[in-house]
Amino acid sequence: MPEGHTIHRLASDYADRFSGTAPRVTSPQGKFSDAAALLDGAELTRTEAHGKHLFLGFRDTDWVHIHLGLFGKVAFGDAPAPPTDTVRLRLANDTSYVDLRGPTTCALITDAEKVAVHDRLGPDPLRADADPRAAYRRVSRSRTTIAALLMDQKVIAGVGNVYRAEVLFRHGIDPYRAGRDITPAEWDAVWADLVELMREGVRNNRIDTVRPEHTPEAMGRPPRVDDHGGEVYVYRRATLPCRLCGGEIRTAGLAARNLFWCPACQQG
DNA sequence: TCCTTATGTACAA
DNA sequence: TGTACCTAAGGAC
Repeated sequence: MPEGHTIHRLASDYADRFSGTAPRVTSPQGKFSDAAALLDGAELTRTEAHGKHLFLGFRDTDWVHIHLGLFGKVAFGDAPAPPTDTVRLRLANDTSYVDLRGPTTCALITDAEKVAVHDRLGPDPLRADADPRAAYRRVSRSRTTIAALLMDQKVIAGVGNVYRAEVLFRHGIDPYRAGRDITPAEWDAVWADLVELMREGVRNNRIDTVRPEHTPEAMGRPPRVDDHGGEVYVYRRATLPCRLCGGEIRTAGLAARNLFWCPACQQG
């Protein structure tokens, strides 16, 4: 679930249900109890996302900083909220509740601490203030592989293992190429594609990367909806035939994550 | 019922 | 590079 598009969607979903209300704030699981007590009954004034980081703004001064990590999940529902014991943070008003489970980070922070988080993140394709040239400056000076650079949140914020694999496939880029060998034109195309793919990801709340002419329907095959909810070219499709060339999709470990790619289609 | 795995990150060595 | 951390689902028994 949690790549950048998920977090931006959450920012808007939290706002839709709670903005302008003063929800009851609790931490049934306990780890956020002290902060929850301080926020209980305060107005949720704004929400924001940068990369995979979510910020909930209360009474214009306090922020809850949330990072889902690998396991974190958020579930919205209509009131009344059911009993629970694994929820780190629950907001509940007269109409809705929202439960946060298993996050890497859930902390009450100040405005200055929030600024520090922004400062250590690269540009986010989903944010209006993003400058793709800032990301390219780092990419173009690095001997690290483009596959690793796309996952480095200091370089570009919000891309995770699915978008990384998919955008490299869509541009025929060998994941093991060094960042310094990526041309400005290639970077511009990758960035523009990420903006488009991730915006659609926010809209649909899932990752779809397969072009209309390559969908199973267009190719006369049964659809395969993957675990992340959408249709993709290579992510978690190891040993399956490539949708374009029919060759076998490969997988390998890279920086402690699973990389997926089609060696035939991605030689550039 | 146990084991593996997961769209993430931080820290130690 | 390895390991620790948080949770839940799916598959092997």
